[in-house]
Amino acid sequence: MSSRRARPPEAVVEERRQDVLRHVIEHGEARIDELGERFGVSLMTMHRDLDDLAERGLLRKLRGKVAAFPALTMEIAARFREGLHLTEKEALGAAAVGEISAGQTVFVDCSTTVFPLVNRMREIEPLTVVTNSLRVVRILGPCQGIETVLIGGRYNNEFDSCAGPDVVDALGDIRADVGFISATAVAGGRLFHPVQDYAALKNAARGSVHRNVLLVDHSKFGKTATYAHGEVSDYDLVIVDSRTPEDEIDAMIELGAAVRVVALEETAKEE
Amino acid sequence: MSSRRARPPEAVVEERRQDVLRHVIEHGEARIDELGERFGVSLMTMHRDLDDLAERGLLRKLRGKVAAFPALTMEIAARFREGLHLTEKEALGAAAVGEISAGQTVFVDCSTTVFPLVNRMREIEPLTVVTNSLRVVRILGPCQGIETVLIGGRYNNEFDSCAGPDVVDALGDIRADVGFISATAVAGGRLFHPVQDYAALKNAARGSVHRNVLLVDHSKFGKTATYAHGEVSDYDLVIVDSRTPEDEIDAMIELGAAVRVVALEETAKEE
DNA sequence: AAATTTTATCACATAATGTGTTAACAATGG
DNA sequence: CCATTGTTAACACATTATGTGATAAAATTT
Repeated sequence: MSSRRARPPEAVVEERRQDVLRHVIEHGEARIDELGERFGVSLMTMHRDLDDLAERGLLRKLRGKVAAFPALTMEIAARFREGLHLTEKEALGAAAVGEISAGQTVFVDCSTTVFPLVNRMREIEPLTVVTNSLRVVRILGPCQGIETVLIGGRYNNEFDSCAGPDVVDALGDIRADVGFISATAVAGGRLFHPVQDYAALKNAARGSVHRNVLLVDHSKFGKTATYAHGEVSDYDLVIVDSRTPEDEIDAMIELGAAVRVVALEETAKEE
Repeated sequence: MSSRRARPPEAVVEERRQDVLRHVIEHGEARIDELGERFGVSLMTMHRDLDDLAERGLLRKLRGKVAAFPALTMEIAARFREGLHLTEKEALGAAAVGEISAGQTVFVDCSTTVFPLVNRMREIEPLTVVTNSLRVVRILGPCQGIETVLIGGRYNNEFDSCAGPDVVDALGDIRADVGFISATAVAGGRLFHPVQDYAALKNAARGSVHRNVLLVDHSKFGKTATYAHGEVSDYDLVIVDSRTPEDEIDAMIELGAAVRVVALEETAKEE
């Protein structure tokens, strides 16, 4: 009466694996047999799921259990944040793309928040796009009317981008019309990032850009991380979504920032 | 009595598409119905093959026929060279990996010739790898013991790497122990590349590397391209495969180059 | 409008892949 | 050393994914 074996569409499988990953990250670690039970698959299948996740570098397989990597101050790798708050990020991207005019040089930060924006940029041409994100290059590289310039330096696998002193140096020689920068944590109008190199990078980038735009979705507010990189008033425009806490918006306005709140079309499912 | 429809394994499909592409490149252009007939598939299927190739940017679909892109002096994009002379490239890679010691800084050129070598480099650690190739970064980036440094600059989609003055500048600040460089054409010991930026890049790289190793498979010999970038004697070691023409090897030795010929295990199928 | 070429849709064949079971295999812990 | 526990390999199966050709509809050229 057991023995029900089927083959779910690969999207379903991927979703389950994401769920497993989320569960492991939330609990720090978990027993493999428990996971199999909880997600209603056989032990063997759970092994396969975990092997897959481990191969992607998202968790570690130990004996009998798996463990998440030590949380990088607040959140785990970009690869995981990928699918989160997509509605919000789409809305931010839609609003931000209006800041770009054809022919300009645009700087794009390395952050999952900006990818929807980058996708929309494919329509505009000509355009020169400067970025330290390999992901952005992969999206824009094949586009005809767009010249893509990659800021080189030490490659960071976690964020799929370059960072470090070389990047800061290279930014010194660059001037962009518009720059889109993100933050992983915002509290009281102050911006934070868990990795020093990236905090430094964002500071340097701001100096090389004429009009700075900050993109943050509501999930980033009320949190901090180890390294500060300026505050919202350092930017010419701050774009947030409509689920951003009132008091955080007030704090930003208090600091003299120009804040634009973009509405969300449909209510996004919360996590 | 016709109507035989099956579903060949995807490797077979890919191979046919490569063959179609090769045919189109050799002839410059071809009628679509003729191609379908020649390759023994229906018109519809040939359309699908060509759509796929066109989407990859390997040829252009016109009305009733397809055209190759204007041959970039000699050969078309890296994406096409991909699967060619794999046996030779594997052999070159196997020989070249011996030149690397743990702890060194290694420069790797952007060329399909070096990818088998790069795969083998994953075993060695620690290692610092400097490259202008995004493909190399994608391979080595996730490796634990390897620090990957990407030379940034203007991104070139055709070669999936960065080139241009920024790259040459950045190379000036770098010093590597060993460098693996390739050439797309060699004639009489002189090296050539169809794109000026890349010829300049190879020259600059050579200056930043202590021990220069040149990797060339036999298919590159007896050809030239627009831009020269030095000659074989500029390198400390030249590695070629055993199917390299005698007279070309003699010419290289004449110029004072240290040439190592690596044997091929199995006879590779010629094209 | 007529001819030609492209795309859409269908039905089908088969490859690719997730699944659970069983059993072999490896590793840990007394 | 054995007993226990965890992992991997090998199957058989179910189902999805995908290439294929025929036909017809749509688009383009002449």
